[in-house]
Amino acid sequence: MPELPEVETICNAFKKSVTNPVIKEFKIINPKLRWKINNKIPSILKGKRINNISRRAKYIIMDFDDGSIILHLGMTGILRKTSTFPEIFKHDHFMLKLEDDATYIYNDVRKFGSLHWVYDKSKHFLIKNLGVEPLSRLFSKKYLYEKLKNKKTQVKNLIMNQNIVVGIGNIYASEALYDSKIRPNRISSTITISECENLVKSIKKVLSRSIKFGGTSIKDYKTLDGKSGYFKQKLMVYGLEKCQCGEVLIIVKISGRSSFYCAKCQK
DNA sequence: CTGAGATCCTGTCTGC
DNA sequence: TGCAGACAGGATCTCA
Repeated sequence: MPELPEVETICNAFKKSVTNPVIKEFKIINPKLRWKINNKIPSILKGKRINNISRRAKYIIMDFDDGSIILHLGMTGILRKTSTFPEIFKHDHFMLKLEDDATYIYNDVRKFGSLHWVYDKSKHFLIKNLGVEPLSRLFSKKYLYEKLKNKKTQVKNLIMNQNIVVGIGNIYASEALYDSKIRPNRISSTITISECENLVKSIKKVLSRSIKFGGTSIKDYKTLDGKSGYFKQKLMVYGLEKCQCGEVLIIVKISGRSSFYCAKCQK
């Protein structure tokens, strides 16, 4: 479900809403996720203080004195803030209650999300091989070109590869490629240095614009208070039938996932 | 090592 | 209505 802008939006809202960061109770409702939730987490977290909440790639990370919680929302993960005596719904997986009774519940229909407790997050298998943040200076034309130039995979696959650059999923891959006038099925090694420069610029532009509008809500995505994001209205190709130029958009499957492009605007 | 397809899971929509 | 099949914002695993 959520790509970088959605996770960023949720993470910021979560961080902002925490007033007393000490954990009163952590309760597992249904441990079955992408990986089973460790049943020691409730006792590990009880009484601990959250020092920081941040985003890395599509993960939300809570830091404590002696370790971290790593949360991934998968395709359908939703974090909701709720009342002191919350109603539990179908597909709820865990509840986090803070000292001031602020309560957060994680719901995930498809169970592709995950929750891990780690003592050293930098060494954790989910984190250690992640690529650069797309909105950082590390993500440059030079960096991407080095990654692209010898690869045979289609360029959309490459920019969605979290070991190269993080946070880009199926929507923003199509959007960024449209913005940079590159077809998603181009072989990576055929991308020129100037196209690469445009692609880097487009990725940064599309992601930061979406963050500004609170992310893209197509189906499941909601931020903490149940509200949708507004970037859907700004999409140029994903889920649409026609390009701005009037041409009918083409849908191709790339590694099994729908990819939208305009044959007239993208080369 | 690289790259592509299968896979985990549930809900929704389309076509017969 | 019923039912099969396709599809959904992710990413790991498996195999050629």
